[in-house]
Amino acid sequence: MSILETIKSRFRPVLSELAPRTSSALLEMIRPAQESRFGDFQANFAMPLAKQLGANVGARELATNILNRVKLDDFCEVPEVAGPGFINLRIRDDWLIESLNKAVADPRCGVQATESPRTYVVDYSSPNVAKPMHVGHIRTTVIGDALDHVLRFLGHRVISDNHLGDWGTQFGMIIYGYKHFVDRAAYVEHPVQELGRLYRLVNKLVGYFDARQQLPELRGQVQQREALLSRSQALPESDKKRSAELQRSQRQLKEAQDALQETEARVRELESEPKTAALLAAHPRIADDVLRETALLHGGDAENLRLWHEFLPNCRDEIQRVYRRLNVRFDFEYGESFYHDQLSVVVDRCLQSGIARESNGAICIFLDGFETPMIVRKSDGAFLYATTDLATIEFRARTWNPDVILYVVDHRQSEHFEKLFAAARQLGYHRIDFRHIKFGTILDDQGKPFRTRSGDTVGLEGLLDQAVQKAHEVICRLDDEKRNGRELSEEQRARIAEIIGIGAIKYGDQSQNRESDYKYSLEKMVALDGNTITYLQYSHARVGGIFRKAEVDRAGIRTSPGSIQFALPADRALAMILAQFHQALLDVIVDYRPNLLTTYLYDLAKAFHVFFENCPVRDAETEALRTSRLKLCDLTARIIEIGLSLLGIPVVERM
RNA sequence: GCGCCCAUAGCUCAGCUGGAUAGAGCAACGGAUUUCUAAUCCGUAGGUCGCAGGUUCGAAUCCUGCUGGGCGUGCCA
Repeated sequence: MSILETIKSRFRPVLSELAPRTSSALLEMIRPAQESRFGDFQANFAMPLAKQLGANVGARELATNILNRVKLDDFCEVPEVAGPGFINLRIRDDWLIESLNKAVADPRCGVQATESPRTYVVDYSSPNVAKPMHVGHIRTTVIGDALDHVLRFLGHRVISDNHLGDWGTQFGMIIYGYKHFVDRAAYVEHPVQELGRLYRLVNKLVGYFDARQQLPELRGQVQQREALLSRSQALPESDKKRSAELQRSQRQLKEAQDALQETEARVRELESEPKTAALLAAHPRIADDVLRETALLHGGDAENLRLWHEFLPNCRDEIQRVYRRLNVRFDFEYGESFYHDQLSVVVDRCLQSGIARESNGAICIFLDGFETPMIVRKSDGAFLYATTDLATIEFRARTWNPDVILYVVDHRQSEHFEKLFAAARQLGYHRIDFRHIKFGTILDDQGKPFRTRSGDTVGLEGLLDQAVQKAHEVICRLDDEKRNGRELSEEQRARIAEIIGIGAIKYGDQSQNRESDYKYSLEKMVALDGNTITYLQYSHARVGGIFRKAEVDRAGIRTSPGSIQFALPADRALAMILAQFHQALLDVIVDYRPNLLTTYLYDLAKAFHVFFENCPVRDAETEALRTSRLKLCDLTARIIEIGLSLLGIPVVERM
């Protein structure tokens, strides 16, 4: 049990007796101390509880009373009541030492598996297999993978399921492209590249017609905003809001003009390329034809189905290549196509149970609190992703009987998931705890969604390459600057750069609060200081250096006799953090926030560096102290290693 | 129009269901090195937590209004 859980378990009986209804909330008010002068932990429940119990109960008095009834002296120093009624707790050194001795000897560093495992389905990544993966897939993949690992490590049953987009319009595009533009030789030689080329080509042509169709609307918007601007200008000078209105109208007009210009430029650019222009002239109805190919595929057309079966394995291989590089694995990859024959069944079930009805030709589920319905069948008879999502819930419930389903998806889909979960509950899935694990957008340094200069999304692999290259530069520079000359071979440098580069992207992402947007900065992610992967890796590698210099076997030290001991404050400070690894992982899964793990690891690395400065290990004053410090070092490195592995990042032994 | 989210140091961000004097990192300035890898550590400076009210022993956190921004909004995913 974590230290915090131990403390809570002691207070629980007394608090449940005093306040049966609110005791669990009150227990949550026991937490690590905010400042070291307040001890190791603080309990803040006395003030609210005093208020709850009545006007004439003093919080300090109440705190003292409670302390008299709670047994803590086997692992805490005598508690203090401070200020208006804070209870300050300091863990006894002998108890802390004992729990660390156990952690040192434990392959899991003191983290026990839960006694009440739950079954989680984690739905994340979910790319369209016909398109190259892009920057938008980073967060879902990295966060989902980390949650998967943390839950598993804590002893829960986890099923990771990659809900691949393998049945949508993108395949209509590839099929259309294949039928009209395929280069046979290239296809035979490198099918994946050729299919990718076909996808991009058709997407470009369709994009042209989309853009041209948008032009009238964009022009209308500019006119509308010009009108708004002149209306603001017409406001009397005395109006307080005039300048604000004016500014806003001007900005909005500029935005509309920019959007129009961009689109016009794109249209002109495509028209000016002779080859493209010829294709555009030859395929004027390509947008509709692509949809028709898709509809044929869904309708069971033999030829399109055959092509789909031929293309799909290639597309999936391509995606798997990226996952291998990212070191991400799924238990299952039931894509959209897997649910194809269930969609009409789901719609029928919605109709029969009365939660859905026909409206304007579409089958809709109207839900309380929502203005617009969730549409499960379009008026043309086609199904939507809401339909697939319901079919997926039905399948997962039947197959795995999960307690929780996590959807690691962009926050912009919040409303969709609120509706989906509400509909699922109406269909009878009350028992499942559905959670939308939402995350923010990755922005460029201007604060705009991260895109290439030409407005396309940024490819994921290119981003990885860039990070690896940047990491390589940093590794080489630092190795060259070493006092005794370079230590790493070219192969080592390349291998380390791959781990640090990809680790930088993963760690950089997960050190952000998942709900907020963040600015992508490669410089910051591979920086050497601050809360970065390099700082963590360096801390880990330094432990290796200590053991090498001291000529001690790391595995051997774990089982060697001798206890942890605290000679200096830095010994104890490091030990205190080491003892809280379990709690850090528990905190992560309360609200599914990996950044709580990165914060913990960063705190650990900082405490280790303070320890490193102040506490000689190899030349410790006594043999016993040397052993103690070696054990603390080893445990530090192992917790960093496990912690990073839970974030999907391997460690390097030297750098 | 309606709905959801956001606003914290010059910059990038934490701040865990209300708790003690709001924290990191970067950038700035000042120190520490015959090293267990200085890729580090110590220190200084920097804030009206968007604005105005309210709730209470206590508010960055909860409520209301306002300002500024993002996103979503019936047949895309």
